[in-house]
Amino acid sequence: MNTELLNALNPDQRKAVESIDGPVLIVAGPGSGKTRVITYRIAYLINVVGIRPYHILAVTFTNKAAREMKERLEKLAPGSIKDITMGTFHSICAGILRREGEAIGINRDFVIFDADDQEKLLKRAAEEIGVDPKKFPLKKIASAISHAKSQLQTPERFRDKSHSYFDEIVVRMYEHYEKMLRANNAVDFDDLLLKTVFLFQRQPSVLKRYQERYVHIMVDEFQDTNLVQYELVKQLSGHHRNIAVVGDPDQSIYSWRAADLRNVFNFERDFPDRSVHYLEQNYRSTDTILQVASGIIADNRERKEIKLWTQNEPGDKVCLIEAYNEQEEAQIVVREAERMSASGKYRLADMAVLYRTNAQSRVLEESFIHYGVPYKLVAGTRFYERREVKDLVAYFRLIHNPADSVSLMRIINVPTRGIGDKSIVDMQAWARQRDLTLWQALEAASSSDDKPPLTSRALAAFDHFYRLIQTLIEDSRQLSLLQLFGEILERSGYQLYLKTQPDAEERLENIAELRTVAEQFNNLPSGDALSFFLESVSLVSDVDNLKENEGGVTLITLHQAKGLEFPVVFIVGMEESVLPHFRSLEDPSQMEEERRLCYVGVTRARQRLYLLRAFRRSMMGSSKVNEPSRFLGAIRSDLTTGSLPKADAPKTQTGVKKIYEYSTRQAQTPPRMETRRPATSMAPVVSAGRPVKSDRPVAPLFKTGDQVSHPIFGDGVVISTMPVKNDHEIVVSFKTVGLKKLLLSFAKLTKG
DNA sequence: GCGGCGGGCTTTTTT
DNA sequence: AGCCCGCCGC
Repeated sequence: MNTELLNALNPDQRKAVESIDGPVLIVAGPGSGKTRVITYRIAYLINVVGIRPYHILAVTFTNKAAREMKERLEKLAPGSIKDITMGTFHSICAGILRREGEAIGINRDFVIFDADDQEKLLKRAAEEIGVDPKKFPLKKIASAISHAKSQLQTPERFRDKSHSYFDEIVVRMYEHYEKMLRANNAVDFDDLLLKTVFLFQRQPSVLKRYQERYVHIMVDEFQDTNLVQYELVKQLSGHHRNIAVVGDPDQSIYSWRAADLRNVFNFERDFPDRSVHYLEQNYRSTDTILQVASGIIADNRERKEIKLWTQNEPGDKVCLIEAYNEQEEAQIVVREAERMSASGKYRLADMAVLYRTNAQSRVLEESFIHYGVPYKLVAGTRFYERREVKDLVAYFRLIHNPADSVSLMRIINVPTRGIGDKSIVDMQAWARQRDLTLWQALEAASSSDDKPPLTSRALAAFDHFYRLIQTLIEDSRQLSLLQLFGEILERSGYQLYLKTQPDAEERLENIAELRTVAEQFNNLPSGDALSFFLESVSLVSDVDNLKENEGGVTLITLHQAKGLEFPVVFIVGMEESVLPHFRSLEDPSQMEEERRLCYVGVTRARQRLYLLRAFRRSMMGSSKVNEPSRFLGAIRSDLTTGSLPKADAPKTQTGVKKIYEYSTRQAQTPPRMETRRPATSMAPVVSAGRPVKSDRPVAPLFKTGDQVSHPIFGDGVVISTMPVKNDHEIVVSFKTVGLKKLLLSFAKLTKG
């Protein structure tokens, strides 16, 4: 392949691809072929300039973006992708720390603590240093610490800048929290970045190696990087200085996560010899949609003005709809989606519903379920946040890194094995006295004569747990990851325990799903397998698993929708207090971010855009009347229509029969309000790509005395039935396992 | 030590 | 309206 590949690009894109020497800033509007430029640039470097893939580093915003870019690249420069370094800042840094961390005292078996683990650690920190979480909410402290870390502030540096009483508390918590992380051999998300920067600062020889390796560096979504990430970019590009950053200040929407769009402006200051390229031609949206978007963003002050234009047709007008309340809003969305899918012009998978807060998804889901229209929810209950998944991952983490006391605490009594809070507190105190980790304390209590002051019964329980994990650790050295998976489920009694839970079936399915994730790592050497498995579990995001082109309508937050596109987009909740969010009403710079968020949403649409609002909406319990969003006021009225677009198909059908024709994946009861399944069963057809079965057969009603059969528990007799919410709770006496309480909608009970 | 129940509190967006 | 926490009884 040669320079022919450049013919697929427009002149601006081509210049951006060809300018490979020195620092480059590419300002790329939405839909301007940004990903295309980055991909072609890499292909150009490899195929034309002759750079070895090994010398290229590309940073993406999500793992999904990296995966897709690799797929495209494989076509342009076959065989190159295995040697390119490509991924998110977090995953790239995790790799560097895994390899080089020893140099700054980070053990290679470190685990990555997520927000949940972090909060547990902070809670313990608060207890230990006597901070009242009611006075100083842990979430606030966590966010303050995270912010400090994102600005390269160690506790010492933070202390110098702190002025308020709250800051002082944060300093004390921050210091203690850091100690605890170290004791747990753990790092948090911010640490992945921060520690890598520190590593490079303290070990110039290590930095030099990476600097020399990465001859060409590219960073996507640069407007959403924070200070630490920018510092990392500067460090890595310090030698060759071939650094290309791609971004659009108008799409910066993560300032609350300490992203700083000023990085884009500072880049020009810090690299005075940079070249700048603007990508302004939009290939994605109709002219109408683009003009709506431009009108909305024009009100912002802090921006780098770019003139978006397109050769695309004006297309349909943007549709503004006012519903009475959020239920009606959702109903309109679903029916309209259904209508368009029936017309044959669009598939359900071509459509997306975008919203400001996750809470808005619930009503939408209910509506999709009610009308039997397939949908997929991105996030909601994130797969890795489900209890059974977290529990099992905790076993893996503890086996990998016994110093991880958060994981230890999570599972020490799950399933229950007679270790209560009192014993744990005593054991912790004993460990602390001797300056041992909890695991070391268990080890000591089991093997030496120096035992903590506990009842022999409690000691036996601890000993039992200790030996369980010890056995599993030994297993982990010899067995494959999947074999280890099985051993954990068996030996810990977790599988048995799950089977006694009321929603056992769904949980076991999730465990099975986790197993398929583990399967992908099974061929690696056993030590690596566990380590990579855990890393991937920690660093995936919900969008990473989204398959836009299959299944039903996508339900997604505006933030998650960044970088995606859909032929048809519905944005719901176009109201003051929702979008813009009420937390942003007072602060002009936050208001600018809300406007950018709205802009991002609008520019996801290729052909059709619906902007919906509700006259009345229940928020935090009570019903509120909100004004239409100020962003609607920025739209020229000749670009919009106030009613549904003219039907391109008969639109009379709303009934049950029709719905079945469009439903490909959901075979459920005809929609009737009174048969709606309970909230817990509102499982999406596909949750971020991880299928969750939702087509359970409707169980016949049982009455007391009926002989029944259960796939796991076997035969039994119904003792009682009781209606709860939209479901029935049934108590069954099984021949083998005795009394069990079951939910009718979940248990696969059959007569006989 | 365990599990059930009631009360108070909270809700932005996430690698 | 949901979730977590703490209290209570077994």
